Parts: sequence; C-alpha cells; structure tokens
Amino acid sequence: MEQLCNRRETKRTQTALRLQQCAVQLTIDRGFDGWTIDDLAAAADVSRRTVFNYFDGKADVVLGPVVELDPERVAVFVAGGPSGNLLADVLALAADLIEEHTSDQDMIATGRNAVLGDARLIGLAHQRFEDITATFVELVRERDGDAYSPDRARLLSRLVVTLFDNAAERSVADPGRPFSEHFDAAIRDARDVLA
Amino acid sequence: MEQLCNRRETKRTQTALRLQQCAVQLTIDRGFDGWTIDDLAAAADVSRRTVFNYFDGKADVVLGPVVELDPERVAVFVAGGPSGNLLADVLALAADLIEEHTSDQDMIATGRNAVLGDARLIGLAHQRFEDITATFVELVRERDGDAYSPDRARLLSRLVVTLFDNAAERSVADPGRPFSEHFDAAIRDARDVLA
DNA sequence: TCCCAAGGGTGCAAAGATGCACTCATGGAG
DNA sequence: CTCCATGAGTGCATCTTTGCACCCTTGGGA
Repeated sequence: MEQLCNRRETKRTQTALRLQQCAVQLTIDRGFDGWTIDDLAAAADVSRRTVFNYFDGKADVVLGPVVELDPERVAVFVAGGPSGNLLADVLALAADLIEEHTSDQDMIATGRNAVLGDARLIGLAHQRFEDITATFVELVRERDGDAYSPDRARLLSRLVVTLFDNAAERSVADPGRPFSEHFDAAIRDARDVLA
Repeated sequence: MEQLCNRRETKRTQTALRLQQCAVQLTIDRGFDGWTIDDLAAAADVSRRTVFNYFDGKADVVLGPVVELDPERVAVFVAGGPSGNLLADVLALAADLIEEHTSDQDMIATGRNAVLGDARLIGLAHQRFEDITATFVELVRERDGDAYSPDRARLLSRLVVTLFDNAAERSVADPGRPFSEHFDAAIRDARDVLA
C-alpha cells in the first residue's frame, strides 16, 4: 500500500499530513474559527490554492475528507451479506470505513481533542455523524425492507458511532495499540454489557 | 531583490541553495567523484531530473552556473567606458560578475574549501578561470585594439582572478564582512603592493 | 438599511517537479 | 579487444503547485 520509492506519492502524502497536523494544531491553539485558510497555508508552507487541492473545505482539513463507503461492499451489504447477521455486517462496513480513513494512528487522539475542544467543530462533526447515520439507515432499509423500523436502524447506527467514539477514548488512554484493536475491544465490551 | 511574498521564487531559491549545499558537503565528504547525481538528488530530496532543471551539469552544482557578463555592461566596456581607465573598468566588470553570482556569502568559504580539496574540481575551476580570462582578453582587444598586447591583457585578467581568490581567502578569515568589502580591500592592498 | 472588508471557495493558465525511456561516454572484467 | 555495467545528460508526457481573477456569504460599522 505504501510506495516509498515514488517521490510523487510520498510528497503528496506528506503534504496532506502536514496540512492536517497544522490544522489540528491551529484549532487547538486558537479554535476552529481562530485561523484562516491563509494561516494554514502559511503554517504548512503551501499556497492557499493547494489547500483546496487536497481538501474540500476548511472543515475537511481537520475532520478528514468525508468518508465514502466502497460501492462494492455496499452492494454486498444490501444483498444481505457478507455474514447475514445485520449487526455484524454493519460493524464490518463501519470497520472498513475506519480502516481506510485512518492514515495516522496517533493523530486520532489529537484530532479528537481538537474537535471536542471547539463548539463549532463539535457541531460539524455531529452533522457528519448525522449524515452517516442517515446513510446507514437507508442502507438497512434497502437491505431488509421494513423488517427493521427506521428507529431501530437509527439505534443501530448510533451504536456504531458510540463504539467508534469509545474506541477513540481508549486510543487516547492507550495510544500504543492500533485503533482497530481498540475498536474490537469496544465491540466485545458492548456485547458483554448488553448480554 | 528578495521577494519573500512570492512562493515560487522562494522555493526555487531554497531548492537551488539546498542542492548547492548538499553538493559541496558531498564533495567535502567523498570528493567530487565520490558521489553521483542520484546521491545528490536523494540528499536534497528532489528527483534526479530536477537537478538538471536547476544546473547544467554536475560541476555547475558545486561551482555555480557558468558566469555570464551582462551584454549591456560589456557594450559599455568595449566602447571604452564607463571610466575610461582600463584597470578600473575591468575591475568594475568583474565586481558585477561577483556581485550577481554570490547568492550566499558564507557559502563562498565552504565552496572554496570543497574545490581546493579535490584535484578534479581544481581542474574544473581552473578551466573556468581560463575561459573567463580568454573572454576578458578578447574584450580588451575589442576595446583597445592592439594598444594592449594579448600578454598584457592576459596578465590583467589574471590579476583580477588573483584579487578574487585573495578576497575569498579574506572571506574565510573574516566571514562576518560582505564579500564585496573583502574584494575592495584586496584591490587597495594590491595597489599598495604595486605602487 | 446599505455598504464594505474579510474570508471561504472555484476556474484557469503558467510554472515546477517527476518518471521514464532514451543516448552517449568510459572504465574495467573476461 | 569486446562486452557490459555505471553514471552523466536529454526529451517529453504527466502530475503538482502556484498566482490570480473571480464569485458568494456574512458580520459589523456608518
């Protein structure tokens, strides 16, 4: 997956990472509204235009790009797969989401702190989770029709979000372990709690 | 002269400087033939191709680009200007050469050491001075016809080179002062010596 | 209320950087 | 001597970065 022999790819990754790190740091220092795109560009030593070449907006730099589900996996999910168990399949879908979009393990904790420290950012992040939830609810409806009530589907999505957030908390407490491990642990504990 | 507001110019200058510094360091460490363009590219974190986008060859990275006289000033010189005194005018021409091609004051000393520490580089540098000398001789001939014998013109050019080298030595001993100042001091001392 | 400065965001063309496939010269190894 | 590996140097297509002119929204002042 990593191509260290390719200068282009390497520099692109470095620049994206640098932008994210600077954005998070600026947010921690001054809050989300305390810095401009120009400030970020200066901090990351790129032009203002380049920021928009990498991210779709100011929020995206801090929160990361809007997550997108793999259409192939979505198709499998809607068809009732991969395991047939709804909870397991939703979790699998969510796990892929996290897996693909976690470029920097230890950035998760820092990023989470930055988000939670700024009211405006909490709102933006919340909006994102809302969108994801809506997507999931729709997917569940496509998959099982009316077998699941929208309320139940919504609860399911919220559970996944909660699991993610709990995993993030664990990641803060124990940054040494990979995030996916914390996520798995959160799932296990949740099962125990609900058992 | 410096445009800190322009990202392009700034980065270009930085890259060129980085390439020069790395090349000099590599030469000091391993000798001129002890490193390849690929080594330099890796050290300066650019692609091999980019090295050739900046410099015309391996030698140019260490010695700097081949100096070129300003055609306008050359025309003035050939016409007998600007002062009418041959020595003064040649010195003025040479001073311009140095002024325009000295991007980094303290690099002069380091670069000089690198050149003097490698036999091959001394040869290359010598060849350059030869070329410059030939150019000057030709210019003097165009200016004063046969009033100056080629031998005398050649001596004149050599004097200038010597002054430059002496100024470089002074620069090594006293890096705090700008190079042009050392150059002027060398000229004064030479006059005293020859008086 | 009207106006304007500031900041987010986009389109486009020019300038830079890179990868890659070449060519050419040279100094050994066999 | 011949062959071949190595490293200098070039041409060209492609991808990135940058500057710049724009547009749109918004929150204050006058």
